[in-house]
Amino acid sequence: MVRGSTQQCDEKRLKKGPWSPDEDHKLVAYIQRYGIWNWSQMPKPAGLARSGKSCRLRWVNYLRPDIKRGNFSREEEETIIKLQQKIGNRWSVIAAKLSGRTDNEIKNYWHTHLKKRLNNDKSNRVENTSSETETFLVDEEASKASLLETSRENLSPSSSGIADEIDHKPQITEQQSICDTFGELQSLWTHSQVTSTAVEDSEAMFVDSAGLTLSTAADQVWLQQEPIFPCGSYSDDAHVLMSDYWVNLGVQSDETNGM
DNA sequence: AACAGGGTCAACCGCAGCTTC
DNA sequence: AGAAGCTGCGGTTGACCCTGT
Repeated sequence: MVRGSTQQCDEKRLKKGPWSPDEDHKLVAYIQRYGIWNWSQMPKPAGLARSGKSCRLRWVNYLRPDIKRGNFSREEEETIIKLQQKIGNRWSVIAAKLSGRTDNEIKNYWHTHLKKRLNNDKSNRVENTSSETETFLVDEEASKASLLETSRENLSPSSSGIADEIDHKPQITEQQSICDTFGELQSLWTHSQVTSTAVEDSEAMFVDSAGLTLSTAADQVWLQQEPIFPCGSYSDDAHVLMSDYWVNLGVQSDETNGM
């Protein structure tokens, strides 16, 4: 097999690090025109010196037009906490339940906000419990039982501790700046005509170098007024079914446990 | 004003599972 | 059948930003 030989040579020249607005425009314009057909082959005809993986990540986590930016709502936070407790760090499954949120965003939010809050809440409760019951919890078993009960309380989404401690300090400027930048990209989607010359320039290269014919289905998809997103991982039925499976599994186990 | 420390988040890395050849 | 490629996932990193001193 020699399929990977040229790819390995190319990888040495690939750019890494933050994406420039120009790169973003190239990727969006290319996907809008041709759809997503093969991440590893796409960068070259799109005029990008990036790995397919990098392009995919940029698209999925930042450029997709259906991405919701800004702060998480209380409902979203509760959903994340609830699902994380039920199914663990299955961020893609959790993301599937929160429309417009990416797994990376949820994962980051969990590590930077929610995890800390849960830990603080847990330690506060442990402190309270141990001071209140200090004289009674003499033997080790009783102590363990108490801790178990405390963590059970914390696992409950209706627990007042978690919800009440959610920090609502305003971050308007941050949110606005994100929205401003993202708005520029979003505006790309409102144009029915692709204006990027990069795509026009690379069109011939696409056909020549890759030796592929554009699928008519993909062409039609991207000629439609309303964007349709062929990256199926977020809308694809099988994926939704799988995420439902995990969530339902959690719900079922709750029911059997009488939660 | 300058620096240090902590927080945030975009991006990378490595791996696993599936598909293709 | 098995090697190689592709895709997606979760963990981790590092640059940037903010806040306190």
